Amino acid sequence: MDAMPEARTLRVDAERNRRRLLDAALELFSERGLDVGVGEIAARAGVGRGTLFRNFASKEDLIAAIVGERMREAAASGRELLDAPDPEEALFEFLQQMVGQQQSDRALFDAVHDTFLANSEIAAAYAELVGVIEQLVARAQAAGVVRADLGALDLIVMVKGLCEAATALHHVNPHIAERQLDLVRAALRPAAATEPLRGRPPTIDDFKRAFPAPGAAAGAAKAS
Amino acid sequence: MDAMPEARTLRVDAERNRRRLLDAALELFSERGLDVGVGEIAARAGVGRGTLFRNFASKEDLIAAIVGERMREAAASGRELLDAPDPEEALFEFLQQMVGQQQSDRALFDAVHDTFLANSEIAAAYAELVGVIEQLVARAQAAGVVRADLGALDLIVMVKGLCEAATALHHVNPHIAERQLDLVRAALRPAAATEPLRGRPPTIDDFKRAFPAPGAAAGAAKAS
DNA sequence: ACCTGAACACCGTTCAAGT
DNA sequence: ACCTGAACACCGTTCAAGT
Repeated sequence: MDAMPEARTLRVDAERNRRRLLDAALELFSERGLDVGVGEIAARAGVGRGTLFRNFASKEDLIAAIVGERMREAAASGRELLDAPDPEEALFEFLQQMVGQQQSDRALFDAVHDTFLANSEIAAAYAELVGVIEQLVARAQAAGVVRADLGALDLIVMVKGLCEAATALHHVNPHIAERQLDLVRAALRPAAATEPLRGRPPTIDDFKRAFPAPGAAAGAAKAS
Repeated sequence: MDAMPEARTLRVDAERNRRRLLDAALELFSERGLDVGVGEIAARAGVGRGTLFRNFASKEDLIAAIVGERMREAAASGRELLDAPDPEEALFEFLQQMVGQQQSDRALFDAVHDTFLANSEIAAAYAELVGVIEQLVARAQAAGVVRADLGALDLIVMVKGLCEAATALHHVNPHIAERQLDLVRAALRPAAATEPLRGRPPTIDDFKRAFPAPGAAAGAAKAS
């Protein structure tokens, strides 16, 4: 397999523009939230507005591309922790990292559980991340330091929620995320499991059904 | 104190329009989220677009008015539970109610911790609600069923986050909010408090400083 | 092929004219 | 006093014209 085909003539410029747009957008979103205009993003990237829409079908797609990148980075960082000696510390170290990341890119992640899981790029990156967390949880459960009836997605729901609510207060009470993580830790301790959790653990299929990809409707496809 | 002054001539119509706008907006927001247009809201209320802006300075203020109403209702419902015999059940019954309400008005509450606490009407309603929760928590702590180092706002942050994250999955996994509340309960149990929570509990002042009211800037007021 | 910026459509907000 | 809807400003998206 002869790897990458030779670089196409002008494609290198296009690729550089795409990169610049992603970087400019991340900067502006982090500074001032998701409602910065596309014109300003294009300006900071040093390109015209049309170029933004040549690279990304919509502003929402631009955001999805950034979120997807961050998720793949998080999954990579979690995989490294699978080699750490202490399964309990490994799990909570990873959670702490996720919280930290979401605090710095708050506006970006706010939208993830809302609408963006419908985006196929994000959905794939998310499944990868969930897989890593499942392994971290399973390892901690095997070591007997986390209650056995907890699903990885139970934990994700907790932490995702905690991030959104705690981040707003971070700059006036910087230890609030740590407190919340301490409470999560207390919740997961086997000694605290005096009664089983109600219902069943959420699954990745739950998420897929909650955020169906557009155009993937079930039933007979009617010609239109 | 001779109560309400006699009703002004046409004000009764204005008041009715205001009510209709609030009801129409709540309906539409619940059905389709916060990005329904003001034109459509005014149309469902049976008034012109201008009337909406005569009653509310902006779309954001309209949302704030609705959120404020719901918070006052929640506070009233929590006060009733202060008379319930079992302090532990009273606290978690109240949390369950809050989760249920936020699930039906999801879009509305999403914005609360973000920007709307800067609105003075919401801030007042919020302080009232926090006061009730503080009493419910204190009662449960006095009975020894909740760890002593927990602040009321620790709990609010947890539950607020849990709601946002769990609501999206509710229609595919209806027990997910209950599972999350079970985890909260496990986190609060004195037996799970094997180590103290890091940092200090969040305070109402933290919230006020995190969401300063516009125009309430500190320092000398320069004439402009 | 890719880039650009003028033009379009849409939505929150204002305001002159009505009653 | 209050209501209305046309007009304005703003922002995401498209597209004809450039290189």
